[in-house]
Amino acid sequence: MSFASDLNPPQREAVLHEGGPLVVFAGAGSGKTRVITHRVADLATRRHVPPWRILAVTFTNKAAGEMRERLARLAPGVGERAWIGTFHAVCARLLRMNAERAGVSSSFTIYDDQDQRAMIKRVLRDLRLDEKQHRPKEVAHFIGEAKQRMRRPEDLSSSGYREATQVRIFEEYDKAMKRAGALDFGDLIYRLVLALEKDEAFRLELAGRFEHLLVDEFQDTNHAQLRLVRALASVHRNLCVVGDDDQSIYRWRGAERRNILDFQRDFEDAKVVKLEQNYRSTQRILQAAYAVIHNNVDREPKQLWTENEEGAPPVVVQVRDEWDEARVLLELVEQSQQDGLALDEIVTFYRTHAQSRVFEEALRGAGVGYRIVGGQRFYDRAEVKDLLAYLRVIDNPDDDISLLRVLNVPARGIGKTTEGRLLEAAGRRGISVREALGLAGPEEGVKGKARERLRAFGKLLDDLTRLKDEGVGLGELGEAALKGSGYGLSLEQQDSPEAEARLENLWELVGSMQSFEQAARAAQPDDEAEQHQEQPGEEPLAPLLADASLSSYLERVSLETQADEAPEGERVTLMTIHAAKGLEFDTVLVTGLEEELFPMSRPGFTDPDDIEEERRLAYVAFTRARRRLLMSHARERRLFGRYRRCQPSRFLSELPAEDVTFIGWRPRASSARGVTRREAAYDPFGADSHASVQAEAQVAPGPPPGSAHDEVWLDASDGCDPEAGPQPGMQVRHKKFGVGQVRGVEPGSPPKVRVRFPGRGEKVLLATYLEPA
DNA sequence: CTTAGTAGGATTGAG
DNA sequence: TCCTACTAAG
Repeated sequence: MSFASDLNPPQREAVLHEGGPLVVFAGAGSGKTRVITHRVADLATRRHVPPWRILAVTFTNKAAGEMRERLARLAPGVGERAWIGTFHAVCARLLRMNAERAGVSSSFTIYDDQDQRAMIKRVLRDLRLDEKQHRPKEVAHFIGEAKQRMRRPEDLSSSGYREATQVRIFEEYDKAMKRAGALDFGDLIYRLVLALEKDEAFRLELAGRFEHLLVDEFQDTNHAQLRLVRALASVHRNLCVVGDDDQSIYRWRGAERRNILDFQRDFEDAKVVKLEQNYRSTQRILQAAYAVIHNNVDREPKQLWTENEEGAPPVVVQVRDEWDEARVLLELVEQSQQDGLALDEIVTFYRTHAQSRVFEEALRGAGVGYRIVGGQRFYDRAEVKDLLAYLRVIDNPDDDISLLRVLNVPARGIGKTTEGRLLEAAGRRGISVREALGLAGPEEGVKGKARERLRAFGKLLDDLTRLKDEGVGLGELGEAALKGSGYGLSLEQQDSPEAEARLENLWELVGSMQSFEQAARAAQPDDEAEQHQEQPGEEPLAPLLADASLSSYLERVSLETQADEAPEGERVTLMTIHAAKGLEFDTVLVTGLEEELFPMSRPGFTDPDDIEEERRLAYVAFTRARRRLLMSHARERRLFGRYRRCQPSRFLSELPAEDVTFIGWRPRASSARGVTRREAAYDPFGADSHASVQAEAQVAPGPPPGSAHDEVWLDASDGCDPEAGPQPGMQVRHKKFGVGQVRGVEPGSPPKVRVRFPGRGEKVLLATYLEPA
């Protein structure tokens, strides 16, 4: 069986690549997921690699789920057995399996950012440090960054009071986490890498198990993740990484674009494959996207091309303010409905969440359905976290942070004072808070009613724990926690719409526990069907699928973000651009293209690296569009309560002016391109700022005035090799026709090329190579 | 212990 | 302007 038949040549090359390091630069819409899934399918079937020896790592649960789903269709049985999961899920599982060697508790609880902050505050209090001086937020950042960079406390310089104190907090925090049997997200990777790098035998054993390693979105990996990948691939060296440096938009979160750019330096014999054919967008959309991203200096040279139709020119609209901008969306919706386009094919992107409100209000006012992706996440809601905290304490009695969270939720008369005394009792005896519930006595000042209440709370937890040990179903356990804790009753009694909504959320959570249990039971692969031979004496790794236990459920919940709600029905989508990666829509409206907002920058200060990341963000936004791309910018906009004048985004003047429709404004014509063009002047209220100005190709950015009519200009900064000459897909410029794409090449000197110019069809011209000025 | 009142802050956000 | 997080009064 072959999985390579319906692939294009570079895709096939990546899928069939035999072994050794491989880096695939996969442009937007070039069939990246396809390559990974086909490669896994090919490994498991044609090359008979046992699925459990294949490790495929992604960043989001959604991506992992999609991969498994697509695999199910390609090669049944493989997806369930292969190790497919997020970095965090894979590490969590490996840590639990090897808890002793990694020096962590095998029943650790995973703390999210909020829990982590609570723990830091507690440490701060223990160390008698002032929260104003050492802000928990900053400390969390310090610790997180250290772990991302694989720096232990002892590796950090502690010159100066501030740093020395931070390191000290870091140490104490880690100790406190250990006592609580808890790991934060950073720990999941950091602890495993520490163990792998320290314990040679452990590394050889684990790396020996994974014959093939695949990593998706490699441009988003941080340093710790790179070290992990290096360690896990160190035995077989069959490492395939896939990504796109142009779509790296998480630098602020630790993503190191260099990981993919320097892959060949890291792995000297690495093979490089570039997927440049785009199957998603029209030519004009790709052209616009390229014109912008091309201004980035530091990127792997590549250019998307497509066999899709030329399409309509992208549209740029200037509006008065954000309300006017919302009107653009309404008009777009109205027009699309007339054209019979489904509402869920329209998306509005913005740079910050704050921009969504106006769109929401406008859509609600017009009676148009919408959904917002991102924003408040289900598992982040206070009531959901409360109920989960109960379950976590049941699962892990050492989890003090979760216990303290619900100590007085619902209110049961245990206040600050009692809590303080309880903590002291636990600290003095060196026991967990849970244990201290029953033991705290008069010596800590806990007596009378307070003592009663603590004991009663302890009994509640014990009862729930017993229930769990008796093996009742997850749904039943959730219900018992909801009712037994009195939380349900307390919400009912509040009798407010908010409380009602909260109660509803909690029942939804209980429902999710039930369905998790059912799904987990159904998903366990039956070992009867095991079709692969295993090496004698070696256990196959258990599949990375959850069982129906409470621990599994909690782990899944901790590692899951917004339940990717199905796009139910006819609704316009609103989201930040960051949330848009990997998605596609027929029609895309990118809003707020104004200096300081997008690109986001502080007034008067622009870090070139920041601007390049913003430009990648614009690139991601544009390449989401299949057929129609619209952009808007406002002349003024309310920010933090006051109206401010806005300058059009520099990205707008980087667009190919001859192939864009400008309404209400057009960027000042600029003969420069590339680096110089980036600095081109902005003309917010240009000479021709009347409505509906159809763009004319006044000045095509292009070759110097001297070039002839039958010549096109190849761009060296595209990264094309002068020796190699023109290649199909490459972008060229013509004095009069503007930017076009090479469709065919006829060798010669100079070579002749067939070039497609949007709106002007194909021409055969001479290819001239010019050094960039 | 709850509730109201206010000071401060404000990109982007996976797991 | 709006939201979160903490403080002071009920």
